[in-house]
Amino acid sequence: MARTYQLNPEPGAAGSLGPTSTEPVIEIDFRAELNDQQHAAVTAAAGQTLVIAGAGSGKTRTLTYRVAYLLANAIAPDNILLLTFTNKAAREMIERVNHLVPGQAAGLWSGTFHSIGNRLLRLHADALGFTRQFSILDSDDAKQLLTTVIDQSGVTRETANSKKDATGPSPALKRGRKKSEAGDFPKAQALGGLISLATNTGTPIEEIILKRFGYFEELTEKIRQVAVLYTQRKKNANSMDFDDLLALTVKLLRENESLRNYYQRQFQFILVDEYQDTNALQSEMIDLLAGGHGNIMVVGDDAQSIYSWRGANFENILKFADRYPGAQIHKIETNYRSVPEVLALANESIAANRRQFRKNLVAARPSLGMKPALVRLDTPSMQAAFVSQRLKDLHENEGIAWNEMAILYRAHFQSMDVQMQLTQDRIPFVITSGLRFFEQAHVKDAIAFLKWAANPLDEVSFDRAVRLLPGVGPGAASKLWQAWLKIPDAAAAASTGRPPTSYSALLTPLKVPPKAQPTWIQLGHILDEFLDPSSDTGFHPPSAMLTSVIEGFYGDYLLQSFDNARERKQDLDQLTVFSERYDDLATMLAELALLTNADDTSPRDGSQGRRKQQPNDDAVALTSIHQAKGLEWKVVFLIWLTEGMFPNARVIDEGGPEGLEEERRLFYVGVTRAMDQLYLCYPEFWPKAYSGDAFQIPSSFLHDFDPARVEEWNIRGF
DNA sequence: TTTATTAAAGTTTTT
DNA sequence: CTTTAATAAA
Repeated sequence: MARTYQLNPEPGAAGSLGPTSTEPVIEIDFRAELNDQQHAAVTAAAGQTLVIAGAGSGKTRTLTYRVAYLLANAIAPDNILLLTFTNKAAREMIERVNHLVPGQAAGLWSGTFHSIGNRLLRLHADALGFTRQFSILDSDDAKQLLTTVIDQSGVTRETANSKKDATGPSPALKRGRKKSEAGDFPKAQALGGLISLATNTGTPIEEIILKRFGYFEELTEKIRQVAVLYTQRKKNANSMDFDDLLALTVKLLRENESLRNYYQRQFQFILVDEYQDTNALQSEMIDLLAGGHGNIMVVGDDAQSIYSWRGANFENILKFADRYPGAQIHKIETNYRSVPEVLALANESIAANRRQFRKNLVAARPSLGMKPALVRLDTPSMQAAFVSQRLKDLHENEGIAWNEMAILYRAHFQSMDVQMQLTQDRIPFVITSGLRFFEQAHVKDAIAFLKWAANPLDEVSFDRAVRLLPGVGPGAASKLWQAWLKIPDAAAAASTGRPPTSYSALLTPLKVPPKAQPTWIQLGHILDEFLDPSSDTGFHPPSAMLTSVIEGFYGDYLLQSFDNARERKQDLDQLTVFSERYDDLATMLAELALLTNADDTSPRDGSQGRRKQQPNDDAVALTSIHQAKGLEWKVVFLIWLTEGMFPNARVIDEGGPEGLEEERRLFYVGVTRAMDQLYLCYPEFWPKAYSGDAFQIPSSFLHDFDPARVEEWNIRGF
């Protein structure tokens, strides 16, 4: 029995809900397919709506049905904007919407905040003094550029002198190598983090230093200088880092009234997933886009806010109703995922946190008669042996498929023992954390040439590419860059977006170290192979460009430089295959930069670097808890539940009680991934501890719940 | 002065 | 294992 609902139009935006010319035919029985709470949220009137959706309560279902509901009410797909945190979530939503309303969702805007930012910026970059071919710097690129900026700014030299007599040498300096001459100026990575936090939270740098990096206080002025130089340098290089994709989108919308109006009219309905993890910048982006009509529905769970270190502001969700007076609040509290035993443990754990919306998550599923297991183990290798053997057991005796089981941990390195054990026991697994495919050195090397071709001002890629030549280091690379910038045809290429007619003609005259001369000539010819005057862009397709680089130069370089050249070559072949999907270079490069490991189609065996068989392998998942958010498995192992590891010692040091609460939320996320079986594992002794106590104390999170909630397993040694 | 080589130390979470 | 710092060599 189908039923159609009419949305109540917002008073201020009455005219904006007009039906499209072709009335869609959508026959969904919303009432029957959703529970009461879900149904209320899905069919909520236009305006501002906060949906608090507990773990496993059908959050994705609610959002996708909401989209379908809007479509059913004659809202055109391109008037809907759906913002998510990961590409994976975005893809899953679209898939499910398409399943629900086949063919009706074409033109819907959906993606991560970063990818939507990218999309808008590609259209309007010129308004900000960039060209549309701007490059995206990943964290490694950004770090590289920041390092150069720090070096060239001279801040480190002055620091060394002024610092010397200020404080006596600390005892820590006695051990290890000689005292560093650079003084205490932060390294690129630390500085990058600091600047990023300032950007994402919309806080001035000096305030961030005071609050979080007190030990840099004396350097505040210099840090600010460097930050300014960094921004300048990015602009000169026509490059944006990840934060810029948000910050510059916000800037664009804030400063450009007509554009703002245009997009406010376009995005009549805005839906936001994982709202608890938005930061100041992202919430401003939402506000700017929604300003005109205010039709926003945000969905989230305050208990699962785990990204404060990236500037996420948990207050956004707690104070949503204050920000938007008159907002409706819906709660969805039925958990369809976990057995009652798991849910009870989760509920008791999270109750130890003070700041939260009180929720009453109720299990919909019946008990299977098994309590979560609390497993004490002697050592990490025993932990690995236990996990591995138990996986095998469950697979062989209980018929549980490999891909219905997962091992979750706080930090990558905690998975090393398990990886080795699984490899030994021939249990198939995929890792979705650690170094990303596209962040590996050889992949980035090969792509650097294409990035530079697409954006001739891309200093970072130029630098990377040129340093691959023998005898070219930082010094020579920097000189070459200056020389390159002075070539009129190069500048022309940068401003028109069309490549020069010949690279070799421009490059050959430049002075390079004698050792590099032959390769330099060769490089010019390889770049010439990129060119296709008859095509729209002036380039051959990306895959052909990649082949030129690999066949003409980089393949040989691999053989000379790496002992595992063959495996790396395979990666590049894979990359070439991947690139065949694209005929537009800029599109491909942008997507590469924004793809993460979770989206990677080529899982690898982390310990050996060997390639696994197929993308959708039947394999056990190894992932950080952060990346596990939104996913579920029948069987979940949480490993390394020891004090200092989880909760992480550094987080407590820096974040205090709030840091501890966030760690607890992370634990909660981990626990609530489990559908049927949950194993809480901790090793008692760590033989290889770098320093401090090798004896491990069980995580305090294991004391948050009633001991009767778990069953203790005694593990017998070999 | 710049690059190549070698030794040592340090590991959170991600778009 | 990967990054970084110190040292040797060009």
